[in-house]
Amino acid sequence: MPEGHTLFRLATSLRDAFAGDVVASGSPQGRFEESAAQLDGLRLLEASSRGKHLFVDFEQDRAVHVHLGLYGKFVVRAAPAPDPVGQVRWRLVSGSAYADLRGATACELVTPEARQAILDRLGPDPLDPGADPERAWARISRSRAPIGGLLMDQAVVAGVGNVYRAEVLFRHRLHPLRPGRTLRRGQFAALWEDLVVLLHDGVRAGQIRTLRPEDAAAAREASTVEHRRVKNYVYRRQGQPCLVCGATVRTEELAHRNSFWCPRCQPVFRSRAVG
DNA sequence: GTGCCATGTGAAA
DNA sequence: TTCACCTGGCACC
Repeated sequence: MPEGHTLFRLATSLRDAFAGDVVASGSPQGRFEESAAQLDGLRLLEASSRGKHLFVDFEQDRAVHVHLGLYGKFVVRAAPAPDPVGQVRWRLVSGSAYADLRGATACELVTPEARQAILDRLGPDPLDPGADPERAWARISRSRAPIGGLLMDQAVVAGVGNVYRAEVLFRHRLHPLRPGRTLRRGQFAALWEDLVVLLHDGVRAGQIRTLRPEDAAAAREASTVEHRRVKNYVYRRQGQPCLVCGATVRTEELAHRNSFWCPRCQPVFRSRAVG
C-alpha cells in the first residue's frame, strides 16, 4: 500500500534486517541482474525513505533507488529464503534475513549525484522531522491549481497519495477543486500538522486510518451495510452516505486519479464568516 | 474461475 | 495521450 507511510516502514524493516551486514544480491527475474551483481557481497549501510522513494545504501558509494509505483511489493522476512515466487526483481539475503522486491516502477543503481537529484525534486515530507512546510505553502499559496492536485504533486508535498489526499481534505472540510491560493495560511498549517499526525499513525499501524474517535460508531454501522470494514471517511466510498452528515459521497477524476469528497461537508466555496 | 480496479510514476508515441 | 510495470483484492459468475 504505497503512500509515504509504507516506504517509511519499509526503510525501517530493511535497516533493522540488514544494516551493517554483508549481503548477497541478485535478480532472479533478470531485469536488475547486472546492477544486483555489482552489489553482491557488499555491506549494506542504510535504508531510508523520502516521500514514496526508497534508498538502500551500500559501501563504495553505491545506492539503489526504489519506487514501488502502484503495485510494487518489497517484503522483508527471516531467513532462510525460499525459492523465488513470481517475478522477483531484486533479492537481498543475509545470514538472518532476506528481502524480495516485485513489480516496482523503479529499481536502479544510482550515483550519489543522481540520488541527490531525486531528493531535490521532492517537496517536504511530513514524516521527515527536518521538513520545511513553508516550501509547500510557498507553492500552494501561489497556485491557481486545485488543492486536490497540488497535494498529489510530489514536488509540493512528498508522500501524500490518493488516500491521504481524499481523507485529509475531508478532515479539513476542503473541496478538492478549491484553488490552492484560496487557502488561508492557518488552514494550510492545520492541514500540514494533520498530515504529520496521520502519516505517523500510518507508520505505526501499517494502514491508513483517518477516522476521528467520535465517528467510529458511524463507521461500524456503515461497515455492516458496505460489507467491508470502513476505516476512512470518503476514499472509495462513492455513492455511500457520509459518516458525518449523511450526504452521498461523490467521486470525480482529478490529477489522473479518482478523487472522493462529501459535497455537503466539503463545499467548493464557504462563507468566510458566519454571524 | 474471470475480469476489473487500485494507495504511482515515467517512458514511449 | 497511452502504455508499462505485471501484484493482489474483490465483485461477480
